[in-house]
Amino acid sequence: MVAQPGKTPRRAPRQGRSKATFDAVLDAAAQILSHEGYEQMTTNRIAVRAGTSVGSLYQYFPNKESLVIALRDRHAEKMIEAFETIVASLMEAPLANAVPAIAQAMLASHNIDPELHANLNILVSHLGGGRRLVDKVEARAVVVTRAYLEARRDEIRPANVERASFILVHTVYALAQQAAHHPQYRSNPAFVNDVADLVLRFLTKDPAVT
Amino acid sequence: MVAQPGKTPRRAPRQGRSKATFDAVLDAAAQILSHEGYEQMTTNRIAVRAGTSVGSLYQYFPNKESLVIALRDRHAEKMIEAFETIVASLMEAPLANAVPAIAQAMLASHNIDPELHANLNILVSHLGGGRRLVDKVEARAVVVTRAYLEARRDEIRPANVERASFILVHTVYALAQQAAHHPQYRSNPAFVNDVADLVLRFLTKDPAVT
Amino acid sequence: MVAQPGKTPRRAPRQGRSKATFDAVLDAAAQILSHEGYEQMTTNRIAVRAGTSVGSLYQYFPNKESLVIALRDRHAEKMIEAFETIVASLMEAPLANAVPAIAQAMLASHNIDPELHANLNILVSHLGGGRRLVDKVEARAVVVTRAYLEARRDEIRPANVERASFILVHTVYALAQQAAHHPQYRSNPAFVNDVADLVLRFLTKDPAVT
Amino acid sequence: MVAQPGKTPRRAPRQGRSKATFDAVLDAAAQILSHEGYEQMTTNRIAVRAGTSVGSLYQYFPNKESLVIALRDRHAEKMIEAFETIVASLMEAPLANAVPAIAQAMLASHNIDPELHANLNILVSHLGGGRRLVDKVEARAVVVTRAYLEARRDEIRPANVERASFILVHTVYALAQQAAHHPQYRSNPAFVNDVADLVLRFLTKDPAVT
DNA sequence: GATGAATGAGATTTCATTCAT
DNA sequence: CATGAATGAAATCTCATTCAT
Repeated sequence: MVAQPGKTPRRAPRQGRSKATFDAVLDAAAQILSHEGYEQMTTNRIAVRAGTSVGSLYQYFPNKESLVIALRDRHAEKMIEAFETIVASLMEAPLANAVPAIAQAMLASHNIDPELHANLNILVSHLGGGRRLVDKVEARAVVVTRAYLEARRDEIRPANVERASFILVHTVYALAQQAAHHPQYRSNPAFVNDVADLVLRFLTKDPAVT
Repeated sequence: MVAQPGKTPRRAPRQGRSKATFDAVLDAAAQILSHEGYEQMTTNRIAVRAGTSVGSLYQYFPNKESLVIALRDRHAEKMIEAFETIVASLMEAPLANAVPAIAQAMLASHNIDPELHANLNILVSHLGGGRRLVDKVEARAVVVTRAYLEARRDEIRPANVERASFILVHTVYALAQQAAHHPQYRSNPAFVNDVADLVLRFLTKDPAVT
Repeated sequence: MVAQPGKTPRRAPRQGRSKATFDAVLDAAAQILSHEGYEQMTTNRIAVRAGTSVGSLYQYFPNKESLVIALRDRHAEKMIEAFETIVASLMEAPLANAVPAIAQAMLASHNIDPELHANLNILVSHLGGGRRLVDKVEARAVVVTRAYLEARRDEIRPANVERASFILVHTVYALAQQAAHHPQYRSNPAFVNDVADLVLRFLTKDPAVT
Repeated sequence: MVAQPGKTPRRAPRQGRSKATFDAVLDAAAQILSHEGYEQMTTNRIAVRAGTSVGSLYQYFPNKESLVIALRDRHAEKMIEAFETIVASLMEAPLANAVPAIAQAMLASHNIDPELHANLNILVSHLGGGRRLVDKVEARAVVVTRAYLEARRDEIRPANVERASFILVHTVYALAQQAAHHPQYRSNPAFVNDVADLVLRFLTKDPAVT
């Protein structure tokens, strides 16, 4: 695996001080990006916040863009992992139990760092080879969801499972993000309930629920 | 409503040449922002693209930020107007007809300039007084939707109309935006159908649909 | 008298509206220069303050420099005129009466617009052909003073009348300017007295004064 | 003494390279200001003249204004130091010896860089918190002078020592500045003599001089 | 390696001046 | 003549990136 010059981290340091600095830089960047916006995210400020120097920053990232991409990838990885773990654990559960649990999980995952999430979303569209954060996270979520629905194909109403997965993932995702911005819905059980209803009623053949 | 100095356009150009320049600048900015991203949107390039000079640009906008805000407002106005017109015309229609029509309208409205929309969305969160584009457009959409649902309160299932409106608006909005980015769903009648289904099944008491 | 292009007013308008605008521009410039400093004195602001348009301003002054020079000249003219009138009226008076009266007059003349005076002083040194305001006003004052002292050559102590004039004029001038900036000495009779003393004791052979 | 943000140098450079750059910038600014005037003193030219880059300049000075203020302060410090050294060395000397020496010193100190001095004088009046160079240097000189005169209170004529100090300092200061601009008086012993006479005759009870 | 001073291209913004209306 | 929109050169300032220490 040869590092393509320019877009990827110079190296992915695995151990000790190197790893610590690498992460510190990424953390600092995440913090500034989410709390103060992209305009404020200068390499010098990142270094200071990370407790290092610009020079060291450039030891790990060949340029600013690569840093943003690394940030996106780390964030995406976190979210994907969380989502896949939940879904895996619910693979055998029936729809009526699995759906609210997944919805809940996705809502929770957005409370972590919604601002960072939002900022990363756009930023990378014109930076990192056109692939946005949503693309990465949601594409993966669609795959996982689709697998789950395929396994239940005859329990569910929609004929086109792929399209249904796409719709549901993006719906829940968007609502999670919005909820994160609206205090009255953040961590509101009734809201989670409604979201689960929305999904279940779309999926089930005979929605005599609630 | 007092104009905060520094954030609003310098003057409201009323006649001929002025108005033309003002609009040309906004158009140029929109164009560059959506096709080339924020990093490329420099005041000089905007002026050149608009067929004017930087000086003229600064005659109408005290700084770059105010320009971005004006862009957001103009775009929001357009979308809101479109949405409200549709809903108004459907105020008397029954759910089963109104919902698909509205969904269709929202999807259509996003095909106009999805990149501009996406870029504006983030940009303004750390710039213009913290109000994002979504906030403006969707808040208005929620109000309109809620009014419509209130009028049909006993036809619909959800008890909390406010929350239902919030959920539906953001769902359709998000799906519209995503569809704009996915060729296979953009202008796809089956997709529109599914979205309408999603909404209708959530709203209706006895979904004897399909 | 052909106008040299570039440094002199386009024309010295003698009558009616022209003269009024010309003066309004100069007044506005003086006002801004003395209250807000040179950096703030832009041609546009001058025009607005004067109640005209930049276009009209450029009808009377070929460029900004010529405006500053006109300002200096008008101010110098005013001061010189005041000074010469006083001295002329005291030509026959004895030293002990004339000196305090002149000192008083010079002090008074500086209370008119000390900030404008101070600002003009430097400004023009690199602008208007190197001649500063001081040069103009004080050079003239030296001439007048010298004439007065020559007429009393045998009443006074200093042998070199030219040098004495130079010293006295600049001394009184400087003290006037300083007094304008120090509330405790502005319009303070004891201060005027001391200044008169300073001059008289320098001039008189047998200073049995006070 | 809290550093007001925006008006003070960014950092106090202590070692080697930093200090050298810092000084080089100030020297370059002084040079341009005195020889070519404020209009020519652009940050880029300063940097070039200093043999650095604009970037470095802005590493030490947050903006142009702070640079001008630093310039004023350094210049004022130099003059004050020179003046106080002279006066201290003459503290015990009798009036008739001290006064000419001091006058001579002040005249000399103005020959160093009269243009810089003159330009700084005005410039800072509207820039650096309203305190002009004169204010700083002369205020200090008045204090020192007053202390000297207080010690000789019964040798001297004027009752109000404070006012006398004010008058004398400003007189000599102004004459020094003027002399710097008039070749025929610059470094002219007769001129120095006259200035000393002026001061002595004002101070002494029985001026049986010359 | 780590550091942070130095670099300079380039971004934002101002303002004297012109000229179509 | 008056107006003020338009112009664009030039000024101030920022920040990604390099490199001597």
